[in-house]
Amino acid sequence: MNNFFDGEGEENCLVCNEKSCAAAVLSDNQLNTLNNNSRETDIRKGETILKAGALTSHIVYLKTGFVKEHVEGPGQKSKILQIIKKQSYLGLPSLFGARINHYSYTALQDLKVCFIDINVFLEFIKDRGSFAFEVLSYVSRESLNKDFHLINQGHKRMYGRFADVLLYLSEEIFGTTAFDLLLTRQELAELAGMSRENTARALSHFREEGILNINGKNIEILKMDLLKRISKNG
DNA sequence: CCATTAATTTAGT
DNA sequence: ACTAAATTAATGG
Repeated sequence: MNNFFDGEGEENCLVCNEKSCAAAVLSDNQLNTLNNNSRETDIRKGETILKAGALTSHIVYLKTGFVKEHVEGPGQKSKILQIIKKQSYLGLPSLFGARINHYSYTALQDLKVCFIDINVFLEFIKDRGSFAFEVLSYVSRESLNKDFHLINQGHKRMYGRFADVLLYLSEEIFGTTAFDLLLTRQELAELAGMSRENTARALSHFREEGILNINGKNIEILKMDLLKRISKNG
């Protein structure tokens, strides 16, 4: 209980075995600085980690688990921009811009994150080229990838869009042809940019065609070649 | 602590 | 929009 007031935990950045590519290039000295200016926390499924519109005081490192990056549209409407895998940073798109977060990040399962003081993060970027290089390459890769998906979504019809989302989840997020959706049907719709009804329709259509095997939240892609063809033809 | 029921959320049409 | 099913919270022993 000695740690209750000063918040000192057992975690230490120097011996962290879930380090980011960027943190891996830091010196022991810098890792110490990181350790003194960051804090690991458990986040529960459904909790919002960063909220769009709030002040950016921290950059968040996703140590384990999956997170959705989303924006709240007008009314109940929400748009999921991407799913983020472990060992990446949340909030980087807002690192330089204004003082506010542009996107919200919500946990799709129980997971661990580290809150890092944004000023310390910025110091590392200024002081260490290789750290900045890792961060920059991550940010630009993400940005291009997001654009790519949004552009595709813009000029494809329902089944093409939905095929895209399935391929995205399978190839880029989970890396397998069978996976447990961490998303509800509603969220799947928000990711695909279609209505909940059309999402359900597309799911059952693909199942009838023998392209998918659906068992609750578990989805297995049976005919990958056909799915790719549908994606390609829009 | 476990079991039952009530309430909220999710899925499918 | 509506109904059924499932998941989560509350209650009582």
